[in-house]
Amino acid sequence: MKDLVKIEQEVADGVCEFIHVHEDIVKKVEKAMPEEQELLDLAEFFKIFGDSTRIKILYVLSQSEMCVCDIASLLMMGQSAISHQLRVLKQMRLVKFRREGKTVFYSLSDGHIQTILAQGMEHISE
Amino acid sequence: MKDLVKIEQEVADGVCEFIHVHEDIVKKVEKAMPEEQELLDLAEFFKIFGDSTRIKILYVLSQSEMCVCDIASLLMMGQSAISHQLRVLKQMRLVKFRREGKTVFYSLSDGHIQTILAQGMEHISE
DNA sequence: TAAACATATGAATAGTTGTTCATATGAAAA
DNA sequence: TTTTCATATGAACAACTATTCATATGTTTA
Repeated sequence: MKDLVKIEQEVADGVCEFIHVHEDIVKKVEKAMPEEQELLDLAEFFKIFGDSTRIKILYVLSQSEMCVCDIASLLMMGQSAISHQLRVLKQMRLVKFRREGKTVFYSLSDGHIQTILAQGMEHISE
Repeated sequence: MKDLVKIEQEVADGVCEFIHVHEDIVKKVEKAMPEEQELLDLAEFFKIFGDSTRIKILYVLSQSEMCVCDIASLLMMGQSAISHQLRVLKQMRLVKFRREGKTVFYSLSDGHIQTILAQGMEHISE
Protein backbone atom coordinates (compact mmCIF):
# COMPACT_ATOMS: atom_id res chain seq x y z
CA MET A 1 0.00 0.00 0.00
CA LYS A 2 1.30 3.45 -0.87
CA ASP A 3 1.59 6.22 1.69
CA LEU A 4 0.23 9.71 1.25
CA VAL A 5 3.60 11.40 0.91
CA LYS A 6 4.46 9.14 -2.02
CA ILE A 7 1.10 9.74 -3.67
CA GLU A 8 1.51 13.50 -3.35
CA GLN A 9 4.97 13.20 -4.83
CA GLU A 10 3.64 11.29 -7.82
CA VAL A 11 0.83 13.75 -8.36
CA ALA A 12 3.38 16.56 -8.27
CA ASP A 13 5.37 14.63 -10.88
CA GLY A 14 2.36 14.54 -13.13
CA VAL A 15 1.68 10.85 -12.67
CA CYS A 16 -1.99 9.98 -12.83
CA GLU A 17 -2.41 8.47 -9.35
CA PHE A 18 -6.04 8.85 -8.31
CA ILE A 19 -6.50 12.23 -9.89
CA HIS A 20 -7.44 11.87 -13.51
CA VAL A 21 -10.06 9.27 -12.78
CA HIS A 22 -13.65 9.13 -13.92
CA GLU A 23 -15.23 9.77 -10.55
CA ASP A 24 -18.75 8.74 -11.49
CA ILE A 25 -17.65 5.29 -12.61
CA VAL A 26 -15.27 4.79 -9.71
CA LYS A 27 -17.83 5.76 -7.08
CA LYS A 28 -20.51 3.54 -8.55
CA VAL A 29 -18.24 0.49 -8.71
CA GLU A 30 -16.77 1.20 -5.30
CA LYS A 31 -20.19 0.67 -3.75
CA ALA A 32 -20.62 -2.68 -5.49
CA MET A 33 -17.21 -4.04 -4.39
CA PRO A 34 -17.35 -7.32 -2.45
CA GLU A 35 -15.39 -7.79 0.73
CA GLU A 36 -11.64 -7.70 0.19
CA GLN A 37 -11.44 -11.14 1.77
CA GLU A 38 -13.91 -12.64 -0.68
CA LEU A 39 -11.77 -11.59 -3.63
CA LEU A 40 -8.62 -12.87 -1.92
CA ASP A 41 -10.31 -16.23 -1.35
CA LEU A 42 -11.43 -16.30 -4.95
CA ALA A 43 -7.87 -15.76 -6.18
CA GLU A 44 -6.63 -18.50 -3.84
CA PHE A 45 -9.26 -20.81 -5.22
CA PHE A 46 -8.35 -20.20 -8.85
CA LYS A 47 -4.65 -20.44 -8.10
CA ILE A 48 -5.27 -24.16 -7.72
CA PHE A 49 -6.25 -24.44 -11.37
CA GLY A 50 -3.23 -22.48 -12.48
CA ASP A 51 -0.73 -25.32 -12.37
CA SER A 52 -0.50 -27.94 -15.10
CA THR A 53 0.10 -30.82 -12.71
CA ARG A 54 -3.00 -29.97 -10.73
CA ILE A 55 -5.06 -29.41 -13.89
CA LYS A 56 -4.02 -32.85 -15.09
CA ILE A 57 -4.91 -34.39 -11.75
CA LEU A 58 -8.31 -32.72 -11.81
CA TYR A 59 -8.85 -33.85 -15.36
CA VAL A 60 -8.04 -37.51 -14.76
CA LEU A 61 -10.15 -37.49 -11.61
CA SER A 62 -13.04 -36.13 -13.66
CA GLN A 63 -12.85 -39.40 -15.59
CA SER A 64 -12.63 -41.81 -12.67
CA GLU A 65 -11.71 -42.06 -9.04
CA MET A 66 -8.10 -43.09 -8.67
CA CYS A 67 -5.29 -43.85 -6.24
CA VAL A 68 -2.09 -41.85 -5.96
CA CYS A 69 -0.05 -44.35 -7.95
CA ASP A 70 -2.60 -44.43 -10.77
CA ILE A 71 -2.26 -40.69 -11.13
CA ALA A 72 1.54 -40.78 -10.90
CA SER A 73 1.57 -43.42 -13.60
CA LEU A 74 -0.78 -41.52 -15.92
CA LEU A 75 1.10 -38.26 -15.54
CA MET A 76 4.54 -39.91 -15.55
CA MET A 77 5.53 -38.14 -12.37
CA GLY A 78 6.85 -39.09 -8.96
CA GLN A 79 4.54 -40.30 -6.20
CA SER A 80 5.72 -37.55 -3.88
CA ALA A 81 4.93 -34.74 -6.29
CA ILE A 82 1.41 -36.06 -6.80
CA SER A 83 0.86 -36.52 -3.10
CA HIS A 84 1.96 -32.97 -2.36
CA GLN A 85 -0.45 -31.61 -4.95
CA LEU A 86 -3.28 -33.80 -3.72
CA ARG A 87 -2.79 -32.27 -0.32
CA VAL A 88 -3.30 -28.81 -1.82
CA LEU A 89 -6.38 -29.99 -3.69
CA LYS A 90 -7.70 -31.58 -0.51
CA GLN A 91 -7.15 -28.43 1.54
CA MET A 92 -9.09 -26.36 -0.98
CA ARG A 93 -11.85 -28.98 -1.03
CA LEU A 94 -11.47 -29.72 -4.73
CA VAL A 95 -11.01 -33.44 -4.14
CA LYS A 96 -12.30 -35.87 -1.60
CA PHE A 97 -10.97 -39.31 -0.76
CA ARG A 98 -11.86 -42.66 0.70
CA ARG A 99 -9.54 -45.23 2.21
CA GLU A 100 -9.62 -48.90 1.16
CA GLY A 101 -6.94 -50.84 2.95
CA LYS A 102 -3.56 -49.39 2.10
CA THR A 103 -4.94 -47.59 -0.89
CA VAL A 104 -6.48 -44.10 -0.89
CA PHE A 105 -8.91 -43.32 -3.69
CA TYR A 106 -9.33 -39.69 -4.73
CA SER A 107 -12.20 -38.11 -6.62
CA LEU A 108 -13.55 -34.63 -7.43
CA SER A 109 -15.48 -33.13 -4.55
CA ASP A 110 -18.31 -31.43 -6.44
CA GLY A 111 -19.79 -30.40 -9.75
CA HIS A 112 -18.46 -26.81 -9.85
CA ILE A 113 -15.03 -28.18 -10.61
CA GLN A 114 -16.15 -29.83 -13.83
CA THR A 115 -18.13 -26.75 -14.83
CA ILE A 116 -15.11 -24.53 -14.35
CA LEU A 117 -12.85 -26.89 -16.28
CA ALA A 118 -15.39 -27.03 -19.11
CA GLN A 119 -15.76 -23.24 -19.28
CA GLY A 120 -12.00 -22.90 -19.39
CA MET A 121 -11.73 -25.41 -22.22
CA GLU A 122 -14.41 -23.58 -24.14
CA HIS A 123 -12.58 -20.31 -23.77
CA ILE A 124 -9.19 -21.54 -24.98
CA SER A 125 -10.64 -23.43 -27.94
CA GLU A 126 -12.14 -20.34 -29.53
CA MET B 1 10.57 -36.41 -16.69
CA LYS B 2 12.16 -39.45 -15.06
CA ASP B 3 14.48 -41.80 -16.91
CA LEU B 4 14.15 -45.54 -16.94
CA VAL B 5 17.22 -46.19 -14.82
CA LYS B 6 15.75 -44.08 -12.03
CA ILE B 7 12.36 -45.75 -12.31
CA GLU B 8 13.95 -49.19 -12.10
CA GLN B 9 15.93 -48.04 -9.06
CA GLU B 10 12.76 -46.85 -7.35
CA VAL B 11 10.91 -50.02 -8.13
CA ALA B 12 13.82 -51.99 -6.69
CA ASP B 13 13.52 -49.82 -3.57
CA GLY B 14 9.91 -50.79 -3.20
CA VAL B 15 8.52 -47.41 -4.22
CA CYS B 16 5.24 -47.62 -6.07
CA GLU B 17 6.28 -45.98 -9.35
CA PHE B 18 4.02 -47.27 -12.09
CA ILE B 19 3.81 -50.80 -10.79
CA HIS B 20 1.06 -51.07 -8.22
CA VAL B 21 -1.41 -49.25 -10.40
CA HIS B 22 -4.96 -50.25 -11.30
CA GLU B 23 -4.28 -51.03 -14.95
CA ASP B 24 -7.91 -51.09 -16.07
CA ILE B 25 -8.58 -47.59 -14.80
CA VAL B 26 -5.30 -46.20 -16.06
CA LYS B 27 -5.69 -47.59 -19.56
CA LYS B 28 -9.24 -46.35 -19.88
CA VAL B 29 -8.40 -42.83 -18.77
CA GLU B 30 -5.22 -42.79 -20.85
CA LYS B 31 -7.30 -43.09 -23.99
CA ALA B 32 -9.53 -40.18 -22.99
CA MET B 33 -6.61 -37.84 -22.24
CA PRO B 34 -6.61 -34.58 -24.19
CA GLU B 35 -3.47 -33.29 -25.90
CA GLU B 36 -0.74 -32.38 -23.44
CA GLN B 37 -0.73 -28.90 -24.98
CA GLU B 38 -4.43 -28.39 -24.32
CA LEU B 39 -3.97 -29.05 -20.61
CA LEU B 40 -0.93 -26.78 -20.48
CA ASP B 41 -2.96 -24.01 -22.12
CA LEU B 42 -5.77 -24.58 -19.68
CA ALA B 43 -3.43 -24.17 -16.72
CA GLU B 44 -2.00 -21.00 -18.27
CA PHE B 45 -5.51 -19.70 -18.68
CA PHE B 46 -6.51 -20.33 -15.08
CA LYS B 47 -3.22 -18.96 -13.78
CA ILE B 48 -4.60 -15.56 -14.76
CA PHE B 49 -7.40 -15.88 -12.20
CA GLY B 50 -4.98 -16.96 -9.50
CA ASP B 51 -3.76 -13.54 -8.53
CA SER B 52 -5.76 -11.18 -6.34
CA THR B 53 -4.84 -8.07 -8.31
CA ARG B 54 -6.03 -9.63 -11.55
CA ILE B 55 -9.19 -10.98 -9.91
CA LYS B 56 -9.99 -7.51 -8.66
CA ILE B 57 -9.38 -6.03 -12.08
CA LEU B 58 -11.66 -8.60 -13.66
CA TYR B 59 -14.28 -7.96 -11.03
CA VAL B 60 -14.35 -4.18 -11.46
CA LEU B 61 -14.39 -4.55 -15.25
CA SER B 62 -17.39 -6.84 -14.89
CA GLN B 63 -19.19 -3.81 -13.43
CA SER B 64 -18.16 -1.23 -16.01
CA GLU B 65 -15.57 -0.45 -18.63
CA MET B 66 -12.78 1.60 -17.14
CA CYS B 67 -9.46 3.29 -17.82
CA VAL B 68 -6.17 2.32 -16.18
CA CYS B 69 -6.29 5.15 -13.67
CA ASP B 70 -9.84 4.29 -12.62
CA ILE B 71 -8.70 0.78 -11.79
CA ALA B 72 -5.56 1.96 -10.01
CA SER B 73 -7.70 4.30 -7.94
CA LEU B 74 -10.27 1.63 -7.04
CA LEU B 75 -7.62 -0.90 -6.06
CA MET B 76 -5.34 1.65 -4.41
CA MET B 77 -2.37 0.49 -6.44
CA GLY B 78 0.20 2.05 -8.72
CA GLN B 79 -0.51 2.73 -12.37
CA SER B 80 2.42 0.61 -13.47
CA ALA B 81 1.31 -2.47 -11.58
CA ILE B 82 -2.15 -2.26 -13.10
CA SER B 83 -0.78 -1.68 -16.56
CA HIS B 84 1.50 -4.71 -16.31
CA GLN B 85 -1.42 -6.87 -15.25
CA LEU B 86 -3.67 -5.51 -17.96
CA ARG B 87 -1.07 -6.58 -20.46
CA VAL B 88 -1.27 -10.13 -19.14
CA LEU B 89 -5.06 -10.04 -19.27
CA LYS B 90 -4.91 -8.66 -22.81
CA GLN B 91 -2.48 -11.35 -23.96
CA MET B 92 -4.78 -14.06 -22.68
CA ARG B 93 -7.75 -12.34 -24.30
CA LEU B 94 -9.60 -11.82 -21.03
CA VAL B 95 -9.99 -8.09 -21.62
CA LYS B 96 -10.38 -5.96 -24.68
CA PHE B 97 -9.84 -2.22 -24.99
CA ARG B 98 -10.73 0.82 -27.03
CA ARG B 99 -8.82 4.05 -27.32
CA GLU B 100 -10.45 7.46 -26.80
CA GLY B 101 -7.91 10.22 -27.10
CA LYS B 102 -5.21 9.71 -24.49
CA THR B 103 -7.40 7.36 -22.50
CA VAL B 104 -7.65 3.61 -22.99
CA PHE B 105 -10.86 1.95 -21.83
CA TYR B 106 -10.72 -1.69 -20.84
CA SER B 107 -13.58 -4.19 -20.56
CA LEU B 108 -14.10 -7.95 -20.29
CA SER B 109 -13.69 -9.71 -23.61
CA ASP B 110 -16.47 -12.31 -23.33
CA GLY B 111 -19.09 -14.03 -21.20
CA HIS B 112 -17.03 -17.04 -20.11
CA ILE B 113 -15.07 -14.79 -17.80
CA GLN B 114 -18.15 -13.81 -15.79
CA THR B 115 -19.38 -17.40 -15.72
CA ILE B 116 -16.07 -18.61 -14.35
CA LEU B 117 -15.96 -15.87 -11.74
CA ALA B 118 -19.52 -16.69 -10.70
CA GLN B 119 -18.82 -20.44 -10.42
CA GLY B 120 -15.77 -19.69 -8.32
CA MET B 121 -17.75 -17.45 -5.99
CA GLU B 122 -20.39 -20.14 -5.63
CA HIS B 123 -17.76 -22.70 -4.71
CA ILE B 124 -16.05 -20.66 -2.02
CA SER B 125 -19.30 -19.52 -0.42
CA GLU B 126 -20.42 -23.06 0.40
C1' DT C 1 5.53 -59.02 15.78
C1' DA C 2 8.12 -58.07 11.66
C1' DA C 3 8.16 -57.04 6.88
C1' DA C 4 6.04 -54.99 2.94
C1' DC C 5 3.95 -51.27 1.01
C1' DA C 6 0.78 -47.11 -0.25
C1' DT C 7 0.77 -42.66 1.01
C1' DA C 8 2.30 -38.43 3.47
C1' DT C 9 5.48 -34.89 4.72
C1' DG C 10 9.68 -31.75 5.99
C1' DA C 11 13.61 -29.53 4.06
C1' DA C 12 16.11 -27.77 0.28
C1' DT C 13 16.47 -25.92 -4.19
C1' DA C 14 15.47 -24.08 -8.70
C1' DG C 15 12.32 -21.69 -11.26
C1' DT C 16 8.57 -18.41 -11.60
C1' DT C 17 6.00 -14.19 -10.74
C1' DG C 18 4.30 -9.45 -9.00
C1' DT C 19 5.64 -5.03 -7.77
C1' DT C 20 8.46 -0.96 -7.99
C1' DC C 21 11.37 2.36 -10.16
C1' DA C 22 12.77 4.76 -14.00
C1' DT C 23 11.82 5.80 -18.43
C1' DA C 24 9.66 5.39 -23.10
C1' DT C 25 5.74 5.96 -26.23
C1' DG C 26 2.22 8.20 -28.46
C1' DA C 27 -1.89 11.28 -28.55
C1' DA C 28 -3.82 15.89 -27.59
C1' DA C 29 -3.42 20.65 -26.35
C1' DA C 30 -0.90 24.93 -26.19
C1' DT D 1 6.52 21.90 -32.53
C1' DT D 2 6.84 21.77 -27.76
C1' DT D 3 4.54 20.44 -23.59
C1' DT D 4 1.40 17.69 -21.10
C1' DC D 5 -0.32 13.54 -19.79
C1' DA D 6 -2.37 8.55 -19.98
C1' DT D 7 -0.45 4.46 -20.66
C1' DA D 8 3.25 1.02 -21.58
C1' DT D 9 7.47 -1.34 -20.67
C1' DG D 10 12.37 -3.08 -19.26
C1' DA D 11 15.18 -4.25 -15.40
C1' DA D 12 15.75 -5.64 -10.73
C1' DC D 13 14.39 -7.59 -6.52
C1' DA D 14 11.62 -10.01 -3.15
C1' DA D 15 8.29 -13.38 -2.41
C1' DC D 16 6.27 -17.57 -3.64
C1' DT D 17 5.83 -22.35 -5.49
C1' DA D 18 6.66 -27.07 -7.49
C1' DT D 19 9.61 -30.74 -7.46
C1' DT D 20 13.00 -33.88 -5.48
C1' DC D 21 15.13 -36.46 -1.86
C1' DA D 22 14.94 -38.65 2.34
C1' DT D 23 12.17 -40.35 5.66
C1' DA D 24 7.87 -40.96 8.46
C1' DT D 25 3.20 -42.82 9.10
C1' DG D 26 -0.13 -46.16 9.24
C1' DT D 27 -2.28 -50.36 7.21
C1' DT D 28 -1.96 -55.09 5.74
C1' DT D 29 0.12 -59.58 5.19
C1' DA D 30 3.41 -63.24 6.51
